[in-house]
Amino acid sequence: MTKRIKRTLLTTPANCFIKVSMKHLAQTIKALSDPIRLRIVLLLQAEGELCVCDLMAVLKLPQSTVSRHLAYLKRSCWVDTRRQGLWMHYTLSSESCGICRDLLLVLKHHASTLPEAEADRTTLSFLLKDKPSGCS
Amino acid sequence: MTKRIKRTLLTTPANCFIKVSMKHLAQTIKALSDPIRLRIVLLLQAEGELCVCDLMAVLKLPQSTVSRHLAYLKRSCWVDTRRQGLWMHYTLSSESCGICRDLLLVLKHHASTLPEAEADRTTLSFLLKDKPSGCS
DNA sequence: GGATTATATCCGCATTTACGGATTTATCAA
DNA sequence: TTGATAAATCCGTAAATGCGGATATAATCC
Repeated sequence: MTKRIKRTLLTTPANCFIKVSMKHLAQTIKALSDPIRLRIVLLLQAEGELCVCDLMAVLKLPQSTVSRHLAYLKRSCWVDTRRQGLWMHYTLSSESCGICRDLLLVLKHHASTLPEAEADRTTLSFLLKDKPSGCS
Repeated sequence: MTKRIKRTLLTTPANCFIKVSMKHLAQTIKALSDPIRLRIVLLLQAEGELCVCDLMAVLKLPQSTVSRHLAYLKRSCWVDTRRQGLWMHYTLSSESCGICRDLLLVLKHHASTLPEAEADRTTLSFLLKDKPSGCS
């Protein structure tokens, strides 16, 4: 019999609002310590709400990769989701805990002017302009 | 012949003051995304300057582990070092870049009241009280 | 030089993590 | 019910990371 590999990545519950331990806090910060997730967070900060397909198009990454990173952000209390038919819309978590809010402010101040962040926003604006209606 | 494994952990240069890319920024944040390194940063924030042996005593971790985490923080521009004889003293980087400074403020505000952080400070104060002179 | 002490680095090993194609699930419309 | 589409999850594999004893380096004193 094959041993079932324990995969906590997509199974552990979100720990929003409970940053009572160093371990939880480190986990929250770790969610931001990846270039792709940083780009996602900055795009959400700039645009407000995006669906997975928009992010796939801007980031130019396969769907499973984008979805996995979004799941990571959700588990870490960074984003909320809203389903509208087939589309799942992601936003920065509006009721995030204090430390998340403050970290986001720091990002906005220091990271949103990075060339890659600006390029992503440009790509996104072209994308949304050409889009008939669909999601978003 | 054994293939030499590439280890970038202790060989890549520090990237202080140059947070020009998402990758660099993610690396900087990643340095904080570990409970041990968080504890170290908070201890340095509270105490100002500490040597490796102090941190070993407070964290109750082997010397190589503490040294490795400190090297990680140094490479990521979080700490500076000052050698005094045999002792190497670590401080939070005084000329750290803007984003590091702001992230530290957020930590001070939200993390320094965590039970583990307070316990570490207590342990440290007992340690420093009993110490004849030596380092620190 | 040789001994001692504090720290840095090495290195094998175990664990964790990331990737992305394949599959499953969810939703809607005909 | 079937087909189509968007997204979530699975899972094998590859790569990255963390650990800590062992070893190397650096500084000091005799």
